[in-house]
Amino acid sequence: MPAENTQPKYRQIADYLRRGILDGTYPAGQPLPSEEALAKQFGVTRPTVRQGLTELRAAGLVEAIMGRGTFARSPHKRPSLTRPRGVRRTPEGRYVEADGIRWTDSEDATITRTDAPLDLADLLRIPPGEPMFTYDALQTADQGRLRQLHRTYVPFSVLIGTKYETEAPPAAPELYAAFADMGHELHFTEYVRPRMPLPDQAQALRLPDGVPLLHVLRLTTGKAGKPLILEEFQLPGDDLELQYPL
Amino acid sequence: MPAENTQPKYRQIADYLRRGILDGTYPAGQPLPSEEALAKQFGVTRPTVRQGLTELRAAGLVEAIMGRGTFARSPHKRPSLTRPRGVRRTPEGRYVEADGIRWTDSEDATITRTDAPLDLADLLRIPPGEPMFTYDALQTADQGRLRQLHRTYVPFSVLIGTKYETEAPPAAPELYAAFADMGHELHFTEYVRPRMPLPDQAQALRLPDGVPLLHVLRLTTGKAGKPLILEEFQLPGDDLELQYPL
DNA sequence: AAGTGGTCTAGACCACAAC
DNA sequence: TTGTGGTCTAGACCACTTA
Repeated sequence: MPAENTQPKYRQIADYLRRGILDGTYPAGQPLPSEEALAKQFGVTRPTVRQGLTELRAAGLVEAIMGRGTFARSPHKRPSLTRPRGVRRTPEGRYVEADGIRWTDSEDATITRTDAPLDLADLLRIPPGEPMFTYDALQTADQGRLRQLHRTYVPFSVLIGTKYETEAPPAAPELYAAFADMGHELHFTEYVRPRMPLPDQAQALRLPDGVPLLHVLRLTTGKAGKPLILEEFQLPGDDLELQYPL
Repeated sequence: MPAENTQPKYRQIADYLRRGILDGTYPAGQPLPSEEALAKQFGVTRPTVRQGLTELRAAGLVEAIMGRGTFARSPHKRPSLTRPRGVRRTPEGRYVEADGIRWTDSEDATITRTDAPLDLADLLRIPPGEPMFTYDALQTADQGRLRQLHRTYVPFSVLIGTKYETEAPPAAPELYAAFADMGHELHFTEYVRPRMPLPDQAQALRLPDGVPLLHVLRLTTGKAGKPLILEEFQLPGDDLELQYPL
């Protein structure tokens, strides 16, 4: 008696299509057979086919376009953009990103006051609930083809005794120079993890289904390792890699 | 005339549950209402409820457990493990990871010969199709609670003129010491990107639905920046972050 | 107009877990 | 035994794209 196939039908369909995508039968950008055609081919109804396609969409292997068809993607190829991570100081005392990208804030960038949640307070070594200046912006570059969400947190407490006690400080990276001018020697540490986007993040970054994002926290420390600034980057995960020297 | 809600029903259900998860109505680990209950509550049929839940599962916000229920997750909290990335050389000339984790290869670790695909050949600066030693292992640590997939590539060409011309070289990180003993001063660069796992990767790393993985390429270079070794790490994305100094 | 994917119904039966 | 999620059918109608 041969080992019978106990896989559900929708998974057999998903497996078949996944093999086809990975082995080049359905190259990236090319359409898969229509749902109707697959239903007939596998002898099932359309909802069953759709269940299989839903699985592939969640895996980022396929993108459905309304009225046109379902198209293969290739989420495993090297991304077209490599961003070296780092901060350089120019001779004039300005700070620039190592990747040289010039970001533009969207119109609806906001500055607010936030009370530090537990995990951020932990990194900034401040008591939870302590107030922080918070800058929030959708940033774009290269005619909107590059996008990232950027947030800057500065605890009120680190601004005490500076000119920013009475006037709002700038966001990073301008804020770097401000602290450097106060005599701090800056160090930067990044914490990287992947995550699936929330619907609003997916929309802002124009992420198709099944594309994760990179969540990066950058902690800036000054004299005696004192935490000064925390930044949060949300980067699209589909065509981008970060480069770090060890 | 008020702005009518044009959202499909399954999305209204997903939105309702997502809000509940994010605002603490359904804390991580706690069950959501049953599909039947949600269907009655929203006046829809079970398949419609399931469509909404499928969306939340793909986003990692929820985990369904057969026969028991559907449970909230919290993919946005800081992970419990921070792994500082780096390689240190001990006084005895061995190389160890900066995070100090001691990995054990699974039983089915393999050594094979691979012809370099285009993107890897590009990083190693060898012609595409050139043969490479390839080590492949599922690694575990901490009684199997930590898992990663690790692969080491060494082009045949960089082994010419060494004792490994006739004998198989070790995998990284032992291979580091071998090259260092040959007079190479080693430098390491990592390339990081997120991706959804394939089914076999999800199974090996025990990833629930909706959890991305971190794909890390580590390139080791020696004298005159010559690429020597390429490693590939696939790390679970649900409870782990990587730490890099800038 | 024809073809595509998107939404939804109203069921059925199954596999699994807990009591 | 009961309640849970998992699979599947056989349709219907809609929205969108292309020709």
